[in-house]
Amino acid sequence: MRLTTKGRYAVTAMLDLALHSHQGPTSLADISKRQEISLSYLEQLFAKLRKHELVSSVRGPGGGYKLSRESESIFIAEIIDAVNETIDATNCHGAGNCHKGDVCLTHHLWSDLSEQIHQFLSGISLADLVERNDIKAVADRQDAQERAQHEQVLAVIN
Amino acid sequence: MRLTTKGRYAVTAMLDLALHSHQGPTSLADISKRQEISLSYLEQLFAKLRKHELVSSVRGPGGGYKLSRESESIFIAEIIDAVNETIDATNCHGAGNCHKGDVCLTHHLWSDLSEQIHQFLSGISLADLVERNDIKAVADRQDAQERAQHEQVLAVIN
DNA sequence: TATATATCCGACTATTTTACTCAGATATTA
DNA sequence: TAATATCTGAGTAAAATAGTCGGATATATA
Repeated sequence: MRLTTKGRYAVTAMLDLALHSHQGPTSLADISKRQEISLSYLEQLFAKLRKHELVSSVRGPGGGYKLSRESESIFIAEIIDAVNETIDATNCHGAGNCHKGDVCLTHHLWSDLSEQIHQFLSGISLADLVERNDIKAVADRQDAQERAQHEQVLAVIN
Repeated sequence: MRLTTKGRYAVTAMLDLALHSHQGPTSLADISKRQEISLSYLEQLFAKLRKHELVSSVRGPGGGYKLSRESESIFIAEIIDAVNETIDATNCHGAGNCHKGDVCLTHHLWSDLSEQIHQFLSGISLADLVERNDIKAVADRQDAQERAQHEQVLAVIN
């Protein structure tokens, strides 16, 4: 099982999308700036998210990505599944042939753990995260930073 | 967060130790044969397990490793912690400085997930696993295989 | 219709981690 | 003293991660 930057980036980007969903499609360039994730890397991740029909794209100026469903019915487990192969903790990916063609000594333990993690992460939707106060606070801070940067750019130009 | 072969090997080896604890210290060579884990790799893992005082060693012939505590008070989370750095799912390892010196958008989610996994894995002791019927069945099968192999060796010698 | 903006796509690469191997030192029992 | 084991450190192949780079394609707008 893996939970690395890749899965975290994907969830972060999807949450950023959910937070800004009211203002039309969001470009990866915007997400890249706000969340400090390389644009090219985001493109790779969104190719996978699009294949799994979690987002849809609008090409051209003013375009970007939007959630392909309402945020209430997009669950964290789906996002991680889309970019990482799986959140399965067993070595045999559930096949049960991990030791000489049969289950290994600890197969059932990892199987239980996988179930536990999967239940936890598929019980949380993007909408749930958007509603959380601790996350709202972080989002507000990030938006304020973005506006401040924008004003600085304007000041330099004028 | 990672849960790969390394952590699984460590738990499997510790469980093997618990299952054979009544017959004195168990050599890594025995575990290597039963669980099909490379001896040299086991040596590396047990160096860490020993540093974390989960096992103690007896050198010389007839020696091997034994649990340094009773199996009731050795928990799976400890074993994984000992060989993997951590089972923390956050990028900042709990420090809260994952985004421009502050917490990132999804910090609290990963923090909650880590807590969830940690609670699950520290609620399970080696003794719990030894008592599980599905695991007993696997252990019995492995012991039977070992005896059969042993008899084959004897037959070849004689 | 030109231009800028954005998604799309594939190939390539540096770094890190995993999962080992190997050589040998050290301790202990018989 | 010989065999058995733990110990230790260094090295290494393969895989995954975390990107970069160059360019093609679609589309809104001036």
